[in-house]
Amino acid sequence: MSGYDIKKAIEQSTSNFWSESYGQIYPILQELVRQGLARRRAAPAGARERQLYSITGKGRRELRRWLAQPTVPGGVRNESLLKLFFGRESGAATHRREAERLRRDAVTAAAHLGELRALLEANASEPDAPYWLITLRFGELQSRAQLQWLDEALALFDELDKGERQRTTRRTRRRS
Amino acid sequence: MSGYDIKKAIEQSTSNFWSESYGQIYPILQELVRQGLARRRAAPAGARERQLYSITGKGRRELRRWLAQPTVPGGVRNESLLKLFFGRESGAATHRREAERLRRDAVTAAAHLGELRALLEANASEPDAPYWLITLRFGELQSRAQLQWLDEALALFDELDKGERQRTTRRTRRRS
DNA sequence: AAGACCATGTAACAGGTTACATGATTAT
DNA sequence: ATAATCATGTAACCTGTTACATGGTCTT
Repeated sequence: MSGYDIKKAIEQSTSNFWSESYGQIYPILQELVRQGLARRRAAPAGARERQLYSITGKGRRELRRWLAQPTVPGGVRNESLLKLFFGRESGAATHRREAERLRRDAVTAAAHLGELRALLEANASEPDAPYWLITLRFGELQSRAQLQWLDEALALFDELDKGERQRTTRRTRRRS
Repeated sequence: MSGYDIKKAIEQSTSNFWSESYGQIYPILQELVRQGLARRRAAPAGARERQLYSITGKGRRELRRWLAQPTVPGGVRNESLLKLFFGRESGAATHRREAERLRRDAVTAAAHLGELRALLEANASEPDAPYWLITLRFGELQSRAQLQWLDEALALFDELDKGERQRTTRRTRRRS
């Protein structure tokens, strides 16, 4: 594939657990060629400049070696949750709006997973299919958990907002 | 708090969605002081060198400003899933062992969330409690989804491994 | 006395994003 | 024509981890 194709393929099939930028892809492809892990050839026909890369035997051995290594869990970071942790500094209404936005995004993401499932099930005979499906399944379960949490969070913010409004109203009434 | 305390507090209360290393914490605290967002004083009594930091008015304003800004979602990266995506290159038995390891970690993490819930519920009167609880709730739902997925994955790997073994046996029988 | 933990910090490095630069081709 | 998309690449920058260095204190 070309660097461009790789980016598109990642976005299409693994977007729920992996992403890469061009700034990573192009230099890395060159490095892989330099190390003899990939080879590069110019696209045969066509007018546009296209550099097609393919894996070498050495590259595949290195891939297998890497795949066999257990993953060391890296640090987690969820900025939305960190902001919520200090949530009392803002108002509940602000959190509600933000949660609504996140919910819309989550619904869009869930729809994308649905499309991907249809696509994978149409190609169920593909020998890689079971592995692709189990990574997709992770996305589905995570997506479901995310949506449930957002609903609970929305309910909480409504509750908190009501409390805040009451306090404000009472204070106003007392003042007037 | 001191840099050391901050690290401990993060590990204890927000480990399911945030982490920091000393290499971040100490330089950033100095930078915050330089910008007038925090102030630093040496620990009053005691023999050990302790530098205590507290937020300034300016710092709190900056915190509020940051909290009000909507989060821009960064690129997702789950190395375990990426390895699974190319899972056919390895054997199903390898994935099974790895999944078992992940499951043990997930159970440990779930237990930690349970402790944290008990701690938070004991301090339910704390005005920040609702916000802390909703971030914890995220961890719980995510943890549950993770465990369910691992169970499904384990079942799949058993199935795939059975298939692989049968093919090997048949081939061996034919050869002998 | 040894080992664990408290406590602060720095330097080197790795990993990654964003913005920029360039130009061809295709669709409206 | 013009906008979108195809296609490749670089440079500057930011963020973050790991490993190292140092020394005090507490527990066994």
